[in-house]
Amino acid sequence: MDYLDKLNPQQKEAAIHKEGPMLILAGAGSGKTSTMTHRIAYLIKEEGISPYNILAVTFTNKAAKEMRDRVEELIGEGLNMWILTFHSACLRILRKHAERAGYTNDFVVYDPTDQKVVIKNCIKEHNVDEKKYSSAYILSIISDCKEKGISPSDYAKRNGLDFKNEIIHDLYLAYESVLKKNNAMDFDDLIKETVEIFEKNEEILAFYQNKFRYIMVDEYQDTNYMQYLFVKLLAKAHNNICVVGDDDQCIYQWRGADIKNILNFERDFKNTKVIKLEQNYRSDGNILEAAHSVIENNKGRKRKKLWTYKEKGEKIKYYRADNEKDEARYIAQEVDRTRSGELPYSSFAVLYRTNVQSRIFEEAFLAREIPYRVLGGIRYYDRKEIKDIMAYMRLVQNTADDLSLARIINEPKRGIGGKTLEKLRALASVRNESLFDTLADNEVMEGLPAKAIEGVREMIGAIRQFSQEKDNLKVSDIYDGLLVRTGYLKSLEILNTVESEGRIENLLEFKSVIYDYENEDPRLSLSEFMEKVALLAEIDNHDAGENAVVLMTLHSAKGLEFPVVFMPGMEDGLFPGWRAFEKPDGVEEERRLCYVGMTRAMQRLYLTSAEIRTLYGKTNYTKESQFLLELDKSLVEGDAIYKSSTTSDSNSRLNHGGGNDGYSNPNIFRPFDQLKYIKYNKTAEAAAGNANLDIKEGDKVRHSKFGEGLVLSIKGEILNVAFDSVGVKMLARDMAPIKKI
DNA sequence: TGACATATCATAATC
DNA sequence: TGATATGTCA
Repeated sequence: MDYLDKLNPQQKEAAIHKEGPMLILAGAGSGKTSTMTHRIAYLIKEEGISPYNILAVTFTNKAAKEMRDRVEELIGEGLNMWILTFHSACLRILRKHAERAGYTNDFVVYDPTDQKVVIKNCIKEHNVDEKKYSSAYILSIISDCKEKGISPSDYAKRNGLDFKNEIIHDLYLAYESVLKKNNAMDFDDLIKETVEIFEKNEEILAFYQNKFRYIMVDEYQDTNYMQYLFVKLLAKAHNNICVVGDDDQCIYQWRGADIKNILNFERDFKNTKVIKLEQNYRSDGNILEAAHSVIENNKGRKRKKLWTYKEKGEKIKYYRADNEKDEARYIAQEVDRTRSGELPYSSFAVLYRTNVQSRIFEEAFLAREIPYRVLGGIRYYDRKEIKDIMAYMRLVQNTADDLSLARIINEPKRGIGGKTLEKLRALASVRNESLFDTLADNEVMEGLPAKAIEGVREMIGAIRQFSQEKDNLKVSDIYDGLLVRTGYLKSLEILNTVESEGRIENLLEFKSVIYDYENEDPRLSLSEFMEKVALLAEIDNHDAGENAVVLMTLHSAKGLEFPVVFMPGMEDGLFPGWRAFEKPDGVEEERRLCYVGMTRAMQRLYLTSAEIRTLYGKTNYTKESQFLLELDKSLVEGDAIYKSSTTSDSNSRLNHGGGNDGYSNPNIFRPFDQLKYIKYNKTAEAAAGNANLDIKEGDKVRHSKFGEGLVLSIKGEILNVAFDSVGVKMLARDMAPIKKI
């Protein structure tokens, strides 16, 4: 039992708790994963509970994987236990019982892109004004309803049927019927349908209640109502439910997370044992103090304060830049300056509020030749070629999936345009069968435009064949077969452009993903594979070992830690975002986000803002974020408002307003001014000497180090250049030592 | 049907 | 500003 000795008293108390509900309030960096994994190990090793009887649910695959790895470290490899995300746990249950909800067990999962296509079709069919009822808007309402268990008719009952609500109701209803007809579920359905099956089928619920006698939930503050129901239903029989969370880190209310779930846990589950983990193992003292001075301003939080044995460490650094370019340059420079050959680039993270902020940092890092990695943006599985081939595979799994057929019917080009597709759709609807079955009808096929017939016949034949033989074929064989027999690969080869080569490369990469899964499980079935990739996410790609500065949003940084953290854009309207002001508790959620960001830092934390920011093509003066004003300024060193306000404000905390209009005074002392001069000279030089404004895509250039290269693409100020010597490099147009030739 | 020009819109993003 | 969605024309 010495593995428990590494825990502090509170952690240990939580780890050896066996029966009854438990709420672990785990502050940032307080070792909650350790506590959970040790508890699992304890239940198995000491209490003799079978892993079969334990369920651990997380939100991300990454968290699930980490938990599994760390439990295996404690009790040995090959753990046969459900450590899954909410969605994969529900998916696993639904694969057995989906017929109870009117689906077949090989239903497909629609991701947000698919949802968008479906709802757009519905909007068109109902002749609804797309300006007033955008797909995003309708989908957000639908998702919100599903998370709360509100059916279309419930929606009508609750909101009444005025003109607007009738439209929303109709679209919601139409959307649901399309999914049902296509034998497809969206992510929200996975949870909702599982809960409904539990509610309507006592024996199924009893089976899982009996199986999962011990339940653990990670990041409980992020659960929505449906997820809460899921957990609650399962826990009802044995009442052994342990949830871990931190109300201060609830940053996903906008997507349905209900902070009440954690705040009311003790009321929901009688005789709850509450344990607070307040010792922080991550950050130096000043960082914790500073973060606390911000989060303290929130009302309605469970009182707790992190503490550490660590030293106070460095002060928080604040820099008020002239504009966003200067801000980015400053950050890039600080990475260079403070790295001093010792810290790897991966010690640094830039955490911003919005994705649009990333570009300017890319440029600054390129200019200084600092390796970086941007997380977020296009997901690998959102790439066109991957979605295309997945659509083919989904059709093989489930030919009723009209959405997938519509996606690939003319991909590669087979001479089927919008008109033909509409006719086919109408026909399928009259005949009350799937698009695939309609198209597979010989008469229909003959009626297609002459040049389309052959290609379509070959495609339908391939899909039908693989569909019939799918249980005897390896996934990789189906994949290869589809690529070839549908002509998809060939069409890319014929194109023979840089872009098409990239796509082929991605398709090859995808195949290695398939191989990886097949190595793990040689009998992997198509539906198992589809299930795995359907639930993969971007953050899973974050490779902590890569030596590069990480750029990502504050949201995706949750759960991570870095020695040095930069938080740029500390401006009212950007962070907190202007939309937060319109919502009740909106600013509180932003403040929690600020807290999450600050507590990612281990040793050094930079906050920066820009006096002038160009956003969406508009240039404006900015006001410093109210979170800066809330910060305990005795913990901060740096620029601007902190210096200017020392005369007027003798408290250690700054007041709102108070004679300060937020615009900084150009005459105040700035410790960083000297650095700025260096930068400006450099830029001026570069701009005057060689801005490279004449370089276009397809041009040949000469680089002082890499020699000759070809400009593949230009994205803003960033050039993608293929060099004979070193391959493809990204360069900043106005900084790189290149010349057109 | 598909290539190009024009209009529009813009928080965060787990699964 | 810049990506994407829609509309127009050959």
